[in-house]
Amino acid sequence: MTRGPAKQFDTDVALEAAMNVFWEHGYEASSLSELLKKMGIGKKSLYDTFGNKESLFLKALEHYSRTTLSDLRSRLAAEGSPLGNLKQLLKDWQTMHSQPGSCGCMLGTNIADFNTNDEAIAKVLRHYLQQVENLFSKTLKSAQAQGELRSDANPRNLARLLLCTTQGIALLGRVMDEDSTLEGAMNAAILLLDES
Amino acid sequence: MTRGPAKQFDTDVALEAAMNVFWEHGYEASSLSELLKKMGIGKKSLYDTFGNKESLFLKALEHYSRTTLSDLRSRLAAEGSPLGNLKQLLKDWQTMHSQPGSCGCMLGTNIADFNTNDEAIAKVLRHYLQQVENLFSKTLKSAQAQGELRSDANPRNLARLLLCTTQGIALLGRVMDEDSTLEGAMNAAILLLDES
DNA sequence: CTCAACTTAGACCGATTGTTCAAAGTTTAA
DNA sequence: TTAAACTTTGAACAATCGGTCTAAGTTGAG
Repeated sequence: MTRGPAKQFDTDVALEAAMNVFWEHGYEASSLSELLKKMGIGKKSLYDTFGNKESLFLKALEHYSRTTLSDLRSRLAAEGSPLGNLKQLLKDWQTMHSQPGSCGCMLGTNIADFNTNDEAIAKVLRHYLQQVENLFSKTLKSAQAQGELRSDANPRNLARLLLCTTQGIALLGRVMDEDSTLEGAMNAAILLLDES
Repeated sequence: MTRGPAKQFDTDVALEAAMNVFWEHGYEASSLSELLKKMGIGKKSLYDTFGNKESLFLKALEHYSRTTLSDLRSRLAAEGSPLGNLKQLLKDWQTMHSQPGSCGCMLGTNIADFNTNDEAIAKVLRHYLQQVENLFSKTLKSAQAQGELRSDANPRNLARLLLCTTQGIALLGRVMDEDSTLEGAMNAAILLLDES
């Protein structure tokens, strides 16, 4: 089949390393030299394997979206109370992004570097956000069906509120030094769910 | 006093132009050449007047923070119902960031490009966010004092929730194409205030 | 008028950007 | 063994980056 020697690096491992660089610094501020160092490969290998910087970023973004959504999905689908699962997820999200050195959500980190004109990337960003909204909404609907949520609550809009709030929390976690802001915000959000 | 000829440009106008560039693209993606073009001045003038790129950014950020906070302050202090003022502000915020070409909040656009280590900039970012939280909190406390909010509501945490939510909305406004997400999120937030 | 103090435009700087390419090395099918 | 197919390294590319500096121009105080 294939003739030459096998690649000396694992494509997935390299992609994950690239993802972390983009996650931390954003697209523009991520230089080729740092990417190469963290990925542990040579220039030619990068261009042969991933195309160029932008398509590498696109692949890294898709990887992030895929793994994060799959994680969210399994956590929200866990047995037990849907509302309880969701509340636990929100708490963990806040704790995670309150830690020093937190890089926020890779989406938020990179939205600024791409205007809506770059369709390929905007598409991935929109798809990810829509999926998160849908997951939240579905979970809230289940909760409502089980009587954990008032019948006059609006699961779709609550999901949208949670989406914006979690993105805001992830963003602010990059710069705030004390937890109280994020913790208070999340407590208010959870209280809202309890009262809805 | 001063000997030579006066500057041929207005410092404040140039700073505002620089602010808009940083607002749109973020720090790293804003090149000197674009800054100079939009500011309408020469290189030497920029370096003589503003120092270098980073200190220009710092000045632009402070300018943004100053004007935005002053605007928020006056809108929330308007006569009439405190809760009504706040709700109107939130509605306008959502409408504004739903428009195509919206650049979000200048804070959110630039948080990614600076790690917390850059103390001078992190300080401005934190101060701005704290002030917004305080403004929200103060308004909610007034509303509570006037009976517009339940006595068992927590104004400080509600303010924190609103802070994160508004930042999330501004961020998502850069990439979402249909208003429904942001509109729904804001409706849920306003409903929350009505029920608190 | 004179000259010091200021401004401006733009040439120039080394460093770094993302990207390409030539050369050499390695592996495996034939 | 041979040669094709693949890899890797790293030199080299033009372009652009942020930043400096010289030279010319302009102004106003003395």
